[in-house]
Amino acid sequence: MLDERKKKVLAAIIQDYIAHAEPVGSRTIVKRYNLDVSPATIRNEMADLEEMGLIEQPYTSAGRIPSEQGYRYYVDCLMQRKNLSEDEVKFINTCFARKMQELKDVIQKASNVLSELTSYTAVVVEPKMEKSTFKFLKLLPLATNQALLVVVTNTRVIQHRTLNIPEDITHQDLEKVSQVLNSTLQGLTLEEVSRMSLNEIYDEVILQRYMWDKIVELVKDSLFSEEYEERIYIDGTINMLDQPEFKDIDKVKSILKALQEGKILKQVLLERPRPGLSVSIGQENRYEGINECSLITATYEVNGNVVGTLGIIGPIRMDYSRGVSAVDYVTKMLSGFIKKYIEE
Amino acid sequence: MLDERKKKVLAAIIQDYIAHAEPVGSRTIVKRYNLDVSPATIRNEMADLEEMGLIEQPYTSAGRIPSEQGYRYYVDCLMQRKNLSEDEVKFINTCFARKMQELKDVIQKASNVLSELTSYTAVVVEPKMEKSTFKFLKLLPLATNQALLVVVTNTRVIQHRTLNIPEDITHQDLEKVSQVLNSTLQGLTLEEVSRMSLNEIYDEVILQRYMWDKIVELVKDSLFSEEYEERIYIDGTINMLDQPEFKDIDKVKSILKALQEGKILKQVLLERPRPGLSVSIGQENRYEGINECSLITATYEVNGNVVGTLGIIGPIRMDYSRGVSAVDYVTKMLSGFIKKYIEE
DNA sequence: GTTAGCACTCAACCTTAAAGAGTGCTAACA
DNA sequence: TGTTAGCACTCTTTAAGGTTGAGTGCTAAC
Repeated sequence: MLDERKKKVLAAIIQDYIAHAEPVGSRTIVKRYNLDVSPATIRNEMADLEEMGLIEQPYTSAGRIPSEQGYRYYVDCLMQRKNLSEDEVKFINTCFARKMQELKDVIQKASNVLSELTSYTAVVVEPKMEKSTFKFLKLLPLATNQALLVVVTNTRVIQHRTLNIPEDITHQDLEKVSQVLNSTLQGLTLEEVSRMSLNEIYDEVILQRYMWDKIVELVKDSLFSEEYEERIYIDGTINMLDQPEFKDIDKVKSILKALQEGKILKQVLLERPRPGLSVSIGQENRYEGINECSLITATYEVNGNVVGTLGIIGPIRMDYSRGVSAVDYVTKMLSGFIKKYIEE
Repeated sequence: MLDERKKKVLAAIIQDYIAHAEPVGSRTIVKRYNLDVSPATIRNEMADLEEMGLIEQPYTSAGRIPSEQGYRYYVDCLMQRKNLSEDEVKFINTCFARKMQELKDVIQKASNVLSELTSYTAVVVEPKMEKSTFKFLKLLPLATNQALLVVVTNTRVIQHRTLNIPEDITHQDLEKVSQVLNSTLQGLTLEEVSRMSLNEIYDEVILQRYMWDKIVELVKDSLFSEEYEERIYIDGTINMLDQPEFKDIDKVKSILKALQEGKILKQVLLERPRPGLSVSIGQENRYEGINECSLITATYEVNGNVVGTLGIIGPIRMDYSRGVSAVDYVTKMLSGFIKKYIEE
């Protein structure tokens, strides 16, 4: 629907604005992007693009800046991925080369790498817990009426201190409960565990009914409490302050607030439906604070199942091309790496 | 060394500047702090105070602002504590009234309350680990060559995944090692444990020598790795952005950077020697970023032993009087509360 | 369809002027 | 000797006016 030259002009405006954060004039386009026409011609094209809503003028006689629609068109139709440079690839590889003990270290590293690489803010949501499979749990006695519940899934260790255990439960009782639960739950996903009525696997040999119910309830509560929720890792928050569009302290504040509020951010990331890479621009993000930003996110997978989301947050004028490449690469890296840390 | 009136004038200047963040003139002082002399007299006093280095003029014909020395004098000699209002006390109490499972929840709450109350940034360093006493550990088999080490001290749970366990160690072996270590280390402080040579408690009945050495080494490494370090809790970081002196994005950036860098902050807090409450002003803090701020910190105690530090960070023009009261109150609150969570 | 030319617009920048806050100093006063 | 009124002076802040320059839109010619 746009002819070749209009596309070229639009791409030039967007690229230039991304690079310099200043309105782009007709002369600049001709010079910098060597189109073989005069500025006047470009001006005509720009008038058309503006009518279509793809670019806009901050004031009557300034150059043009891309509108959110313009960015959208650019991302969908014009942009070509910029491959990562050799150095960048090398950088990523060395970062991941260090030996990491646990899944969470890998995830943390991913967000770290992503923010370093792009100079934007990086976010990684850890793998969905409900898809995790139960490996085992252990109830360790702490005091007469306290026990420490340790749960190990294939993705991570959840640990929770439980109070109010009836005083007359012995160490042996706890041990037995652990054993029964382990043999029953072994290999189930947490989703399945949550749907299960643990009370039913009561075995009168072990304990009195009321004790069993009590403990099982506590275990279940702990399993699906906050500790159970997917954690979110954020890196490079202060990179936001480098963006000229956020030199205004009030804007920065509302953004930082949104970033700090892990819950909102998590919701934003988890709401995105499509598997694979996705870009959302400005107002497309409905939450306060984040609607002045753009997000590039991708889902990472294990064995074909989407398990988590990661991405970068930057100004609407962000370098989508580079960003997409970076997110894409790190996602693949993470997907590949993560297998080692998730035992079946 | 300062006569009464000079003290009054200095106090007036500081209080007014704290409240309004603008240079204070002689007329303002007379009017707002009803001294029964004329502005001219005040001007003479101010000239003296300036000569002494307690106040300064941003430019020739502006009012005066306190110098860092001035604040110091104020904090040491002039300031009187402003008692917390009933509402504030009630607020703190309700915050702490909620049932909290673990020590770390109490600590987190303390930093939360402190930042809410003062509108500054709050920091709490968790109790010193080396003073913690060892309760028990458990080695749980994860895979043929992996075990999960869970350590419980009187202050918290440390959990660490250990790799590279020799493959020929059985579950029973792990259980036995746990038992031996538990009975040996029971009740020792971590400091004592760290000085101890665990290899010596080798018991040939249990395991082959090389296996024992290997495991014991891993346990010790885990015990004194990063997981072992005192964690630091920060709250209200973005409150910094509300301060007019930090409306400049570059200043904010260096401060946020310092705050983000937990290690630096921890060092700053742990360096403060004196037990009890202490205030450090501007340049007295040597670290980049923090030297444009003031700190009010206090140590909290358990049974007369200093175990941790907490405090608030704000602009040099911070409300020391209110801040000191708030820190003091919350410290006492925390000291009192914490006993419940530290079992002997 | 393209381009040169030109009048026009508007932010950005500088200069200048006026206003206002506050000082330091002097001389008078108690 | 300490206090005060008065006044000239300084320096920021704010507003107003003028200039510059980038960039546009339109028209007419190619």
